[in-house]
Amino acid sequence: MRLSRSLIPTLKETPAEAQIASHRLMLRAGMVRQTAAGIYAWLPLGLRVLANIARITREEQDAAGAQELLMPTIQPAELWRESGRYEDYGKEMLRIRDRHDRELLYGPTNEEMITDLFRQSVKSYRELPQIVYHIQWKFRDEVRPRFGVMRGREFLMKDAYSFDLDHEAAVVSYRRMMLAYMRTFQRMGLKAIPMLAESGPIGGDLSHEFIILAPTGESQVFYDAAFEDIDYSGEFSQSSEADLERFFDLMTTCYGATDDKHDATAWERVAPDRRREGRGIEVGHIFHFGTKYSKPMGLTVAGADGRPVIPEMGSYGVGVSRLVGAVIEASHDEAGIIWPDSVAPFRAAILNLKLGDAACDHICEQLYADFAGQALYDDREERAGVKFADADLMGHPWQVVVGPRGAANGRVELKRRATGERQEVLAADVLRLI
RNA sequence: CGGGGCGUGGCGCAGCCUGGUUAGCGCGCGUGUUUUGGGUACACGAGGCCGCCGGUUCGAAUCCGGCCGCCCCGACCA
Repeated sequence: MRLSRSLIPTLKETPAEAQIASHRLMLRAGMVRQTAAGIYAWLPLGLRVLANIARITREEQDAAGAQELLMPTIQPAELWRESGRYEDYGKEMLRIRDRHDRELLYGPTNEEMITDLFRQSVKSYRELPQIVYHIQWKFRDEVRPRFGVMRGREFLMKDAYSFDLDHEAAVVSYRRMMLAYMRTFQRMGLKAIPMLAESGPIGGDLSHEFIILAPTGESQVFYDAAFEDIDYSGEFSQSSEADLERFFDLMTTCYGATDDKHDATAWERVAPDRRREGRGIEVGHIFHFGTKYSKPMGLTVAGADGRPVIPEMGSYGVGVSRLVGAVIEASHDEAGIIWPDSVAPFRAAILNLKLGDAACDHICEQLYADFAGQALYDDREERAGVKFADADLMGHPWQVVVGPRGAANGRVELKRRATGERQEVLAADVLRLI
């Protein structure tokens, strides 16, 4: 992408409404613009990050054996009357009427809809277990939206739903998702900790929320340092129930709690040198709720003996758009965002410090082509300082600085955003080095 | 939903209390010169229904009323 032709309106000053770091930086870096309270337009730079986060989430869902589908944002009120939640959900639910005066709603979640889909199509125990998910926009009419994209009314969420024949199988699905979640967050450069949670309006008897550590998080958290040493990547396999059980035990025996659920007695039992406190942001939540929806909505499948069985369900959410803010909260400095490589909108920014200089132009164009879409080329008629400042603000993992001094000898400067380290290298070596 | 605050060019703000020429400043934007590796300097210039509606007044950004929008604290939350 050429910056001179991009809708990436960076700001030198912070808009008055932005309080926390991620909101400020997302606005300043030109990632999003607010359209209404808690509703944002995602501009090109922000959208690329959102897409990366969705991609990683999707890859781990797929790896856990979940299947992707896509359900609508608008749902008929009728479905929610069946589960009893149309009345229960309250003012957070955005209710709409169409021209025929039929009652609709903008979905805050999809348990009813997926249960409806399953009862229409799944008839036999042989078809279970299944986990399906989608990544879709949701709307919850929060009383007080804030923190930019971290607490918007409209938000992008990955929600998965599991269907199992009995409780034991449902627990396996639950563990599967827990492993998928830990890997998902880890790949985004985040340290997440599963904490026992209330199940809230979704309902259920087993629930964990995933808290990532960030200095500006909303709640105080307490956890056992043992969490920091667990390796999620290779050691556990999604295809081994024994692995999943071992993983689950490991995750749930260590102490972890948010301040409102903090248990001082249990905390005392954690070895003093392993006690950790910090700030946290909730980025995911998983629930097992049995037959809370399948039963009232009449979802049954034929069991092996021909008799109907009511499947046990669970649901699993990841706040995709919230994660964009969360990653920034966890990774930024005075100058701007510091993207982890995995979610960065571009691998690198190419800074042409002297547009019109034959050597600079040539090297930049060559690099830009070689990066094949993975670089943002700052080809604006701007001073060097402006380009440096914007590159730092946007947080590209690498900056390739092309100035007339080095360019004459085919050399450029490579800067690593996270550490600030710079090295002078041959332009031809750049792609190999990063 | 309770409490507080704010709406003035794209952004940040002043002006309002004590109504009165063409509504200011910084940044940004355009043109030119200058500068040329960390938001350069100078000059000229473009850009504003002063959130909306109504009222008071000879006269309203300024006073009064209503409405709308946005932000902050709390309660709530992926």
